[in-house]
Amino acid sequence: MSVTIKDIAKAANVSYATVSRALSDHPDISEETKKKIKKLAKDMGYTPNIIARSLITKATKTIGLIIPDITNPFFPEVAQGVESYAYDNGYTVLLCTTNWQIDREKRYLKALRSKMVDGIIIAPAIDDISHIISNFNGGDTPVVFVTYSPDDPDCSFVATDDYKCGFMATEYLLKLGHRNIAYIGGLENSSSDRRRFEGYREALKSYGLQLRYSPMHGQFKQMSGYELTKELLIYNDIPTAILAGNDVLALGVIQAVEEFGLKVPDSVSVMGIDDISFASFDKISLTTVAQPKVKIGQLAAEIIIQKINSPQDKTPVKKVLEPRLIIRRTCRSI
Amino acid sequence: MSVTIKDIAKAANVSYATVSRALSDHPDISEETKKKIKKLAKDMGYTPNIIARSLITKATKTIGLIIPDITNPFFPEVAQGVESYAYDNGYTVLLCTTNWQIDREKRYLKALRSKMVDGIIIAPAIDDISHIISNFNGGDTPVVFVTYSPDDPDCSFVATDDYKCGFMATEYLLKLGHRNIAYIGGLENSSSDRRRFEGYREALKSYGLQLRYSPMHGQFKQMSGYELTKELLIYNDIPTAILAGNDVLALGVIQAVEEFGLKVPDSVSVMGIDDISFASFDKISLTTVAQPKVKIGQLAAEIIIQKINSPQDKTPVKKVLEPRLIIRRTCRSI
DNA sequence: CTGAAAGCGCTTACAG
DNA sequence: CTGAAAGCGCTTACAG
Repeated sequence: MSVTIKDIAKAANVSYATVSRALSDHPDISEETKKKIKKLAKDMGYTPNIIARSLITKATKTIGLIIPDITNPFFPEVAQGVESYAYDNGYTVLLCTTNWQIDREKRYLKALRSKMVDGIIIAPAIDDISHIISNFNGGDTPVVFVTYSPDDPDCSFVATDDYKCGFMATEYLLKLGHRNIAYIGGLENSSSDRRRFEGYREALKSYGLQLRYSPMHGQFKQMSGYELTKELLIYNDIPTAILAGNDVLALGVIQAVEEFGLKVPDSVSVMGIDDISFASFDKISLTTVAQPKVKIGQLAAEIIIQKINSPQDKTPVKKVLEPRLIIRRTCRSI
Repeated sequence: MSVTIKDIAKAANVSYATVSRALSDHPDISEETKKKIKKLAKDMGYTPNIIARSLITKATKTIGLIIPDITNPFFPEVAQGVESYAYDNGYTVLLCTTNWQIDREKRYLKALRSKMVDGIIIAPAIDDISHIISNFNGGDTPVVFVTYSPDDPDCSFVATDDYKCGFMATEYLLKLGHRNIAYIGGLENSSSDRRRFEGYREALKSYGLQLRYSPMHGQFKQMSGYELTKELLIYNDIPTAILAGNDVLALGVIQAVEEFGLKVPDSVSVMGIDDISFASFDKISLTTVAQPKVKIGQLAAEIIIQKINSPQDKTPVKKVLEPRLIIRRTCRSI
């Protein structure tokens, strides 16, 4: 068995309350005994049992982070932002992946609650977040949403302005002279996707244009972008430009367009949203709208820690970040 | 505060030992009271405090997974393999990222130990793993290495045959007629990299060839592959083929080669190792040697759970998986 | 089948 | 500055 506080107490010939105080740098303790005990602890290879401590202090110095898809490079970058800020502030982060499944999300939420994390950062799988809110009703455990802006005014979140992402991308395409612009979306019940689509529609409208293509939805996966685009190209007029709901989707769009015998950007311009690292790879050079991924994560971590430290303050903090247009080589003017 | 076993006991008018038994499906309890208590627990919104339970049972149903880089798509895929198998078997996985830093690795190791995970799966940042072994000396907590085969015969691990990866890749290049093949490596003190390099060297030798280029090392990052290749091209004869230590590196190699004014594969063939999902993207079509990424994760999870369940059995289990050559379009015969 | 009691490893008022 | 004692939420022999 591993060495406990009692073992040290015995070795040091003091009460184990004293050991506890020495180890946690309690003020009421003589420098001398403190030093002696610390040395002993080190020599005996003592590691505090955080679990036992948590039972009393109700703090675990742990943050739960739930993301839907570890396979889309977007989320790992957000996770890195969370992790680095949390780490620097003495927190450990528990990363859970739901694979876009609501039941997995529920189970992880429950597991995290059981493990008494101090706070939760979550990028929800779907639009409906009632199960998240109810899971933390009363709200002892603070939660902040990322990559998602809840309708509920009491929720804290940090997200990029999705509407603007869609608007900005479409506007760029319009300025390039495109008028037949299709939208290939991700999950149908994703609020991000819906807002991006709204931005797309409004941008068209501002140019006096109607929706020419009915919205297409699937998953936020390359394969889905590929299949949807195939379908689009077969059953419709060929658009001069396609806006994808995110970069991973855009990769699939490009694949499909080229397989169809069309060139990007010569015949069809393709645009993404997110700016995952691979988008900048020369062979791809995807024109896209960038989200400040790492910053989203850092801010979320900052907010959650602040909330953990002042539990009485329930005012929601909301951060809407600005997207940025990144012009590369998958779009051309016509 | 959240509802505890005592609250339920009071409501049900039984001792809280009975509640505990009812909830954990203990055999010695009447169906009737069990049902009543379970209903009550549900109605009152009870979640067991896993922390308190762990203190007694010494089991947390949690597996720690430590990886060096969440940003290289290779590791997320391994993580997915771990996660899905673990999840299906009732375990939660705590994912930690070390960013290739040894001190971060140490801290996470300690944190995980404090949190009393039942087992640890780790892809070590560097070759020297003495701090990992010493951290779990005595070995109450089983650990299995992934993506890495330790020299220590007592360690369990699952890894692809790195030597064969290097050999297979080089052999393919040789068969294509290449004789000037350079190697762009990752971290210098990575055992995977070293073994891949060994395979490369032996393959050359089997064709009666000497090393023409001195080994180059940096990090397992695209940027590193890019910089190393620039250096290679400036100070040496132009090789006809370059083998990269992994796919991410290979992406950087391609970038550098083309920026240098050379075509891939027309002037220089480029080969990777790993087969990350982006390698198959049509614009990239990277020829590479595939590792069974998800399977590595699944096997590791299977092994660790098995070890958790039979703590007396200390025999190490070692799995060496076979790589597979994936021919795409970045290599040509000359 | 059920209850009273001890205890997991720790922290923290309460005395002195 | 230090110790004795209670308690965090749970499980598990031990009785009955």
